[in-house]
Amino acid sequence: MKNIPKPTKTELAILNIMWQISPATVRQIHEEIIKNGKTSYTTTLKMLQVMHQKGLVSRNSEHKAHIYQPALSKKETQRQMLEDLKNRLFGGSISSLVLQALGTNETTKQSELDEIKALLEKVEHNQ
Amino acid sequence: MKNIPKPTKTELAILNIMWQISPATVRQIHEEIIKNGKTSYTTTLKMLQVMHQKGLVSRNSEHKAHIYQPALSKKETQRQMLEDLKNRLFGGSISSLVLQALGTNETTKQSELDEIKALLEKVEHNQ
DNA sequence: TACAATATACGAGGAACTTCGTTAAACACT
DNA sequence: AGTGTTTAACGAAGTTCCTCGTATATTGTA
Repeated sequence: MKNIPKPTKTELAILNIMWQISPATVRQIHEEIIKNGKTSYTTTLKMLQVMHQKGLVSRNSEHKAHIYQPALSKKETQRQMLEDLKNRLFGGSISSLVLQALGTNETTKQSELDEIKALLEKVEHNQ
Repeated sequence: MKNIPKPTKTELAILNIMWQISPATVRQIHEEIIKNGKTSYTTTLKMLQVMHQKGLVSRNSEHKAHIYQPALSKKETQRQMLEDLKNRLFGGSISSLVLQALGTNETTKQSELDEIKALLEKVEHNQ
């Protein structure tokens, strides 16, 4: 069982693309990347090689062009990074984090508010 | 108006201590740091010098031992880092972040749940 | 005044991160 | 087969981050 490290800033940007279009080749991922900013193809390639080395992505090398995929789902990554931020900046308190998040509020869709309220109810009844 | 960068992992650990005991000298901060792990005094000193350079902390150099203080409150830093995470991993959606945070739930105090609900109501009526 | 203690400043070194150029292999087409 | 294209692999260089040792200044005190 290997320990997958937290993705860096650049790695996270790549993962965000991969969650949309993977499984994908380096070429396909790179095409997405260069839509917002210049980067060499070999830079993207190297990033993916390093990420594979770290266990952040898996790959299929059967064909000439390897096929890459994130090792963790977006949801799982969100969970881990939220957990990390909670521990490092919110004294381990999820509610403190949520309060701060809701306080920093721009308009939120009513449907989303309802979703949050529903989840709150559920949480409330489960304890 | 200077741009204060996001604190790194180690810088954040130091800020967490400073939000508790500042204004404080390097010595005082260092005493707290070594309660969980060895570090040289000069390492702590250097970190604070760099953080001062970056604008993360301010200092009063009137006395021999400088007095340091965080430039931003904990609340403001929480706001900024939550904003950052929201943009980099939640597609800019606060509600998506909150839903994920509440889903990853360990027990939350009823009083905190009430607080969250109250804030939700307030948000709801303000739009 | 001289010595010890305590502080700052500074730079070097190593690790992690990111970028890119070069090389070599695989493949596609004439 | 020969040429051009696409790909992977690799290493080097630049940057940031973190740690620490050394040098220097200030303070207190015997």
